[in-house]
Amino acid sequence: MDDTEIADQYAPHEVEGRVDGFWEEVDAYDATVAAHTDDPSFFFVDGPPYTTGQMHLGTAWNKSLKDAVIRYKRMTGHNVTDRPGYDMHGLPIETKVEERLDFETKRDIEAYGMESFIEECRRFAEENREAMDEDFQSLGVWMDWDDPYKTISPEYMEAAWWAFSQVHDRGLVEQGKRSINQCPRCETAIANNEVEYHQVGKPSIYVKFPLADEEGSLVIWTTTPWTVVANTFVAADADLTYQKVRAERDGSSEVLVLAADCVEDVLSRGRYDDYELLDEFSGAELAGTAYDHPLPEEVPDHVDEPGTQQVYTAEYVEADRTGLVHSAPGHGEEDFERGQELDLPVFCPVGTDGVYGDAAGKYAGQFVRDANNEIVADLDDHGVLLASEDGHTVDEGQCWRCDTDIVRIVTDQWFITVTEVKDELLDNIEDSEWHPPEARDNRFQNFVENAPDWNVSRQRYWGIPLPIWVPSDADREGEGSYTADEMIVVPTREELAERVDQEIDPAEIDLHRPTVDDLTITEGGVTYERVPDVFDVWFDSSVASLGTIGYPTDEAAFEELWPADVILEAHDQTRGWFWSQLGMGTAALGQVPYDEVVMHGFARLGDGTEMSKSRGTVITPEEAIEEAGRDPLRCYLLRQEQHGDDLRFEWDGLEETQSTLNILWNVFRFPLEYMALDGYDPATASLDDGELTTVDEWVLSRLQTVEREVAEAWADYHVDDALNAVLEFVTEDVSRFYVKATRERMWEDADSPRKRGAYATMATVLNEVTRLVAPFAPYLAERMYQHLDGGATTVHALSYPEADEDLRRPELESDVAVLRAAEEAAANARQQAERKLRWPVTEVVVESPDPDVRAAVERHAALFGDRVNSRTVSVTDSYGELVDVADPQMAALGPAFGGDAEAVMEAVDGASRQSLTADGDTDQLAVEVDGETHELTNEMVSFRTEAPEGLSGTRFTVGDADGNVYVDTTLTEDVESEGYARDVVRRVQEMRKALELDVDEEIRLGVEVADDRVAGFVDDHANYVAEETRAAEFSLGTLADADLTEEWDVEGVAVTIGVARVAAQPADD
RNA sequence: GGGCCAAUAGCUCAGUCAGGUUGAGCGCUCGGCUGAUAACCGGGAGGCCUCCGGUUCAAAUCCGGAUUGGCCCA
Repeated sequence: MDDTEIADQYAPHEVEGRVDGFWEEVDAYDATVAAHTDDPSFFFVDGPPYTTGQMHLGTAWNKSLKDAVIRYKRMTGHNVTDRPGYDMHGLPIETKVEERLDFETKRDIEAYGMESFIEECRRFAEENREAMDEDFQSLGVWMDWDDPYKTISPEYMEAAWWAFSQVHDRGLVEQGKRSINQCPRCETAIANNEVEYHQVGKPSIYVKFPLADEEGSLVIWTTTPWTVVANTFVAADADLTYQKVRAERDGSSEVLVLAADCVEDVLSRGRYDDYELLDEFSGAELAGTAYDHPLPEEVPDHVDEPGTQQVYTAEYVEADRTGLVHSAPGHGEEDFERGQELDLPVFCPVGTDGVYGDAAGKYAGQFVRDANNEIVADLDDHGVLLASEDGHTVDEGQCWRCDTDIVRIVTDQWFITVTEVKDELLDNIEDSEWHPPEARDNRFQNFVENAPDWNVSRQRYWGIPLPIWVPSDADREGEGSYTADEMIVVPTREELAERVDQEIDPAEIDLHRPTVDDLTITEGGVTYERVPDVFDVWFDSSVASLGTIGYPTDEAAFEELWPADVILEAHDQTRGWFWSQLGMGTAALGQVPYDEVVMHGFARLGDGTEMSKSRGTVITPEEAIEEAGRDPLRCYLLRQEQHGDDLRFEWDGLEETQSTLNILWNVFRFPLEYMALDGYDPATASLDDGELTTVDEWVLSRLQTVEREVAEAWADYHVDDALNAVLEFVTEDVSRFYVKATRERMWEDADSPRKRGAYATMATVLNEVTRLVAPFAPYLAERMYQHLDGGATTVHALSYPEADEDLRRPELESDVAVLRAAEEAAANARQQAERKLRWPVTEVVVESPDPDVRAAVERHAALFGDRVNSRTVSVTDSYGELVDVADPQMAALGPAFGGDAEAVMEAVDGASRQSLTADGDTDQLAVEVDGETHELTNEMVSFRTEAPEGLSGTRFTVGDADGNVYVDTTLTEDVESEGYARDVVRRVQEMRKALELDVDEEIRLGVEVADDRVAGFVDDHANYVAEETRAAEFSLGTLADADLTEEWDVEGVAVTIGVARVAAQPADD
């Protein structure tokens, strides 16, 4: 036990600073890990945060939750894998470094030198990681900070290579064209979830595509004129009705084809005067109609193969705008997919930088969006522009890092064809348990069902290079995309060293670009070169369960641990890491790599909106820690729902949690002074030493019940329920009931079995609460433990408390629940009678029809009498002339009376039995509503007993039972006398406190009372007053040499009290 | 534009699955307690249960639609 002073108030910063130093001094983390090395393993995998360099409130929540789970698993006997991870590759870091170096395009990187650029990226990522290491540790997160897994380490990158080669072995790696989001600045494909949307104004044009074989035009609408260059077909909805109309304008006319529902709108936009219906047909009938490209001269190389430039049906068409959709498989995703189904050519005249190539004819060399105006003008010149409007805004995608608007183009990419194993993916979903389960069955399932093939390639630098080698151009015989047979996919560094033409050391090689770029493989007379792409950063983290345990290097760990027991992340990871791991696990190993998923929410502002850097509304964990402390922040975050719901951050809520912990602190320090005075060591407390009273047994029983609840909550990862159960026990049961009931015993002068029983109980409760709360508030728990006990190096190496069934007294718990309800009612009744608790009352009567309630009060009448400060307690099933009061039963009334049920209910509610049996027929109940009499059955009304008017009682309920409490506040001399005496004692105590006297320090006391009758009362209780106030001398009258004299008003009587210290005796020894 | 989630007291949330007179904590206010004391306990005020429809004798609850906020996806 340390003998440091326990502050009057819980001061988180003081506690946390001290404990931090202590942990370092004794190597508490290592000791905790060491204590569990022989336990069964528990494989936790940390979802690696991206190394942005900053922890935000959401990450703080996430890591607090993980830390609590890890600590709990250790305390319940597990050897926990606790390697933290960091996601350190990717475009975000590249663009940050580009900004630092003031780069504009990829060419700047090439000029600077890829190797130097990658070195810069590495340095930047490491700096950020170190900053985040510190942030997480500042929350008290105990993970293996000396050995985090990093996605940029050779071992980790090798895990990615190995997994990818497994995927290839299963035939799920494919090169192919896909419509992708291209950032024209970064010159790479970016993932869908990396696209951010913002509102932009776009052109809105209606274009007439001239029919090839007859008079007239198809009318299409688009917001991307630049894609018209690559137009290949027009899509119609098979079931939609289309019309051919002759439209009149300024005396001339023309024939237009479009959806029937759109005719009026489009013609008014084109300022036509009138029109005539020529024909009507379905989209299916329209299919096959041929038309001419609207810009034949400008784009001489436009698509013109057989089968193109005609109408096809497609799912993506809506009866909106014109009902006909201009489709370019070289750009849009849906267009591309439909084009593939129809076996149409893919024409994309746009380069990776968003600039038209030669195939775009007249527009070659222009950035696509810059060409919009010219294209619109050219369409107008050809007379095919029906309307062009401004002010149309849409959500346009932009690159998440550099904010450049994306373009949709079709390029060669590398894919994992997860669509081929979709059934397996859906099967594997079933093998994991989610908290909450709905997230898996709705959102996740839904996403997986619709997931497209996974594009894993990026045309960038800072990433894991694709381990794919393909025949060099000179050696290649086929054309088009590479087939699986042509690819060599290298799984490990060892195999790389064996197969490449160059000499490399597998132990030394860094797998990053450009090192691997120059390596070639020559086999069977064919030279293979590496595909220059790197993996999408989402691919990196998909192998985290392998990277965490160093697979494939460490096979033993894999055999023992894999798959992960649990992962815990926010709901955005449903389509992120939860998915990528499922996809990778399934494609590479045929299995989902995690058993359980805890999906928590996002941290938001109090109004539920996002914290926004640009609006300056971000609340940082640092601020919160500064304001309230680490443990309070952790507990605040962990007290909220942990399964899916978002958290609304409120400063008041954080403060509230701090004051809840302050109650724990007060409970903790309450017995310390008394124990110290008596030389009682809580570390060696035993419940067998001393006498346990009812409240001791009760609080010990409650403790066991709470431990059961806590264990159940943890079993389902209801971490919030576990924490709240502990804190509620501390505030409700220990602080509000037990301490209040035990105070007098602690204050007793002499040692006694009863006092030792209280000490032992309190020490037991504190010891176990300390361990119960340790996973949540690790600092506070350590501070308490080291002060109370300190036998072990750290509280975190101890076992989590388990319920001891021998100490459970369910009957006692329900008895006390009754007492507390009755006590509350008594307090209420006193208040109504304006009689404060300090003054005794002559009698308290508890009346209840429920025998269990009466028995409970009878069993504990003395305790109850103490708490309500009553001379006597009596229990009865009927007090005075009780009346039966009706309680309407809607379940019976509703069906019987239908629309009148509400009115009947109101008439019945609170009515006496007598008034419901007006006819004098005691069996037949009836009630009158609006002059109409309704007969009632016994099922429709239940009766409870209440005091008749005039007799004041207060009703209480406990569970299904109820009762009334009556307080007799008749004043007797005896009552008054004790009341005044207690009032005096109370004042003296306050003065002792003001004089800062030690608890056991004696005083001399003089009390002068202005009223003779009251003076007599005080004198009658002279012994009581002297004993309670530790007065060695007590006299009625003034004390001339008092250290403190004060005049008080006690119930309207002036009382002057003088308190003098008793001079310190010279020490005997 | 689509899928999913949320909306109940000034604030944070239960209650919604299994329809039957809306609850807790905090805050406010009035009172009580008092050697845990910047702690603790009790009473009270405070609700068109987001809105509009539907089902039903009866809807915070079930169904449909809308609004607002959020996540994910286009």
